[in-house]
Amino acid sequence: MNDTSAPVEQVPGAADGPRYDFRAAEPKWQAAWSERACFQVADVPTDGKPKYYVLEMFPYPSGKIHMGHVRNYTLGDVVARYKRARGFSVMHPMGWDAFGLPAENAARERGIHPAEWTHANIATMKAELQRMGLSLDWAREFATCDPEYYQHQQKLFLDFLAAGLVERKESWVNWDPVDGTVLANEQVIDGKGWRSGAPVEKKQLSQWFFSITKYAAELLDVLGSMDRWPERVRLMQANWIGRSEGARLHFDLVPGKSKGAGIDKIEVYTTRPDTLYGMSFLAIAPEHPVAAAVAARDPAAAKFIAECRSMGTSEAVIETAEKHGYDTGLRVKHPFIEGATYPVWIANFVLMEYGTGAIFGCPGHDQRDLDFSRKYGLDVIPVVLPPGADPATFSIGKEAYVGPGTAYHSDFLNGLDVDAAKRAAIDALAAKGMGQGVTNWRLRDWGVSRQRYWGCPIPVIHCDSCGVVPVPAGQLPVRLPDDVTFDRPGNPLDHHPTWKHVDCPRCHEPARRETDTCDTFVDSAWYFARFCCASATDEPLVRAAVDHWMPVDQYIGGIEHAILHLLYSRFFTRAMKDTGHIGIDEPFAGLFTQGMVNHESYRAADGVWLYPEEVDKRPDGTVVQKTTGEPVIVGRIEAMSKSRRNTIDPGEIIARYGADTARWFILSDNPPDRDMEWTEAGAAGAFRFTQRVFRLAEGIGATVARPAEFGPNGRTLRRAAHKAIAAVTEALESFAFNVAVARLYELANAITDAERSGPEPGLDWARREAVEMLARLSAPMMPHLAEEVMALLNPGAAVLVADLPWPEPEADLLIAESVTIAIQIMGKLRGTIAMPPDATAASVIAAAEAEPHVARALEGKRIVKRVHVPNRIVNFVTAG
RNA sequence: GCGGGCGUGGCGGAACUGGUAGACGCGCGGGACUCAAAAUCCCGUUCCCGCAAGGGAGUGAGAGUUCGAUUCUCUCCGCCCGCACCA
Repeated sequence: MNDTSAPVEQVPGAADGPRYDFRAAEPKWQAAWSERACFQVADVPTDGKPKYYVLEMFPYPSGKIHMGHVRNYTLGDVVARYKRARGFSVMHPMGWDAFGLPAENAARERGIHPAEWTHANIATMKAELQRMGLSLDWAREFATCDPEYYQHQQKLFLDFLAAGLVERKESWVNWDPVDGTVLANEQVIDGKGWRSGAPVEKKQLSQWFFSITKYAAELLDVLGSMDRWPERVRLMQANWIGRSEGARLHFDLVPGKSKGAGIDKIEVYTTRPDTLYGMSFLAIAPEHPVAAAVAARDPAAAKFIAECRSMGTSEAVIETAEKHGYDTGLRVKHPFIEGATYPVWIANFVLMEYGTGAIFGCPGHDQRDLDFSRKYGLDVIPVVLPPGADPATFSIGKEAYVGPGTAYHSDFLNGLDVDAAKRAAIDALAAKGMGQGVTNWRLRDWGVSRQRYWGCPIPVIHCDSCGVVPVPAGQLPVRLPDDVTFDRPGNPLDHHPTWKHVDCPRCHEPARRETDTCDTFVDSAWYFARFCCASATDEPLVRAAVDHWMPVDQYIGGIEHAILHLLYSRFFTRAMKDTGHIGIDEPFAGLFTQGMVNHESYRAADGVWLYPEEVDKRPDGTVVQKTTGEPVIVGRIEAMSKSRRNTIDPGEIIARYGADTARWFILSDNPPDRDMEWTEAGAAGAFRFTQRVFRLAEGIGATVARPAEFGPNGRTLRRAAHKAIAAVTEALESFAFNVAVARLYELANAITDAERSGPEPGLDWARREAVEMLARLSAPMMPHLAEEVMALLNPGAAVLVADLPWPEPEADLLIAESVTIAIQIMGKLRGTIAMPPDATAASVIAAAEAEPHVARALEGKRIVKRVHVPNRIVNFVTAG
């Protein structure tokens, strides 16, 4: 029963009369913009206009564009077109984040070369973006997988290396033994490789790192003044960087115990040096060198450490993991208390990666330490007294006390508040040479080595005699070889018969190329700067161009990049500045994070997911499967995903309704930073509006001379039009695109009202003006329709809306002829009156008291107070 | 647990610096046009009482400040997001 015939194109209104034919109009105007190169700008413009750089996060070429792209690029296009009309020289480029794992997966699964797969996807998606009618400067297009791009990235890498911003160090990685590759944290699912399913091993490898931690303080401090970034993104970055103030101090081991051979002290990091007198143990991470030293002589310790390691790394396991410890038998001396010693435990809750991998345990004032102490019967000594508590009776139960208070049981710290006690403790430690105050960071250096083919080759050579040797500038780019195979696991670059074998540039003996490629986040950490001088061949960046256009004035993309991409880009920009490539340090002056595009999901009775086009929504509200007529279970509204089959293909929407409809609906539905729901009814409503605008324009006659006087309907319409200019402008300035849409609906409604009013001198002129404003104000959102309407109004005129300045409202038309004033009695609305604007308080109050409803309600009451807010309200306060 | 955000009609949402709550759209109900349908247009649409005029309630709940609170303050409830044994 397969229906093989093509589905009939059902477009509302297609059957009837002259209609706006978007299928003809949209390509026509796209060609017109392209022919006139409306959206192209120079690397270093000489037009004297202020610059404005609009950028949306460039797409990964996965195959086709999705609704998230449509939303992202529509938002950016509204800004770009609006700012251009406001007189800015706008740069609005587009490119491709083209390196990445999906291309290699396609190669493995389907035998297609990653380059071929990527370029085919780019071609498809570029055509789709062009059909959206975006005001992009395509002359700046590049793909990060092009050697013309990544050669410059290699140059930047070498410059960073020379500047000490790149290091090679050993690090623990997630290693998939079957695929023979490193996995990112998010590619490890329940401790297994996401593709191979093999248990992931922790392995120490030599990796390349960008020294992002060198900029930790700067990256954090500047966040405070980035007022055009969303607050929550700044908070997320601040948390990620994770500054904490504390102290490093060491504890001397009690000598004589053979287990800790060769080690005489343990260093800890703490944020609570004021609680040192509450110490009852010291704990080290299972990976700590002292733990290893103990394990070497103590099989039980070795067993405990092994157990910790096998506990798994998934977050769920860690979260529920009970605290476990092993008493090493070692003891340490207290820094202040003569003769006091404490046990050294290996504890599973101590992290080797943070601080020094060792802590001192103060159970009275740290919940983890308390849990641990209760389990193993260690002492709990409170040393901070909460305000108002009685030192004789205050004790710790199941909850550690972490609030403010004064130190007690603490010798020289007694009586000091927490902050003063911290300072005093640090001073005392420093005086004894046992420790000092330090700032600690959660942020780690950025490991960029990936054992993959489809990425930017890291331009270094490993030589047995010379060590790591940078590839000489003259030998760049290090190109990826084309002839690679994906028939076995691991990195094809490593398997390649010849590619990695080169002579050392320094000693000319046989050596090996680095076969790791860069994390793809590197590619996107500087593309925004490259757009400014996309065709420069000799150097990564042309300073004059970059310094002109950067920073990006408005960057737009998904919240999912709140930390990694944006933080890496901020780091890279600083590193590029410090290596002399550019003159600025923050890449994105303004950031806007858009919400997701969601859709209902549908399942058949047997639980199989159904595509939206497989279901039929009946007028009675029931939803059935088209082929069977069986009822369908309507699921939650959630993010579009292939597995739930609740995706809407933008290509089909544009083919059916046109790009303007898609853009208009996506803007109108809700505020752009929230998740939206794509609905068929909403899209159809947007389409109806495009037709309505066109019909309004069709009703306008030939140009007439501007009359000297307007009748009442003409004046009303003109006020509506000019109020719309002001309101839409304000809405666009504040990213309230849904409000801008609402104001344009109101203008359309006002035009309809005027059409229905009787003939009146000057009304034709006012209608023409209003329709023109409707077109020009909607142009950032529906650019094709705006051009079509303007062409209809001005036959033969050669001007494009895209080249027109933004309309300015006439000031006197923004003042209402009369204002409605609400009248309240004791704050309750009792009536309204119409008054001339800025009428005197006395006249307004007199009119208010005379209003029949108000007069009746005031009868027999004594007015105690009359509140008058000009042009808004009158409120009578009564007594009795 | 820590940090942040959000609760407004059937739905998405609007509301300037505290001043007529529900703009605008979707949906729904009624009507016009039509042989009929589509399309289009018109009217209505927060809830309750009422034929109506009108009255009452109402922005998650409760309190407070104020002539007046969706807006400011406090307490509570619910939902969402980020981080998390970070010492």
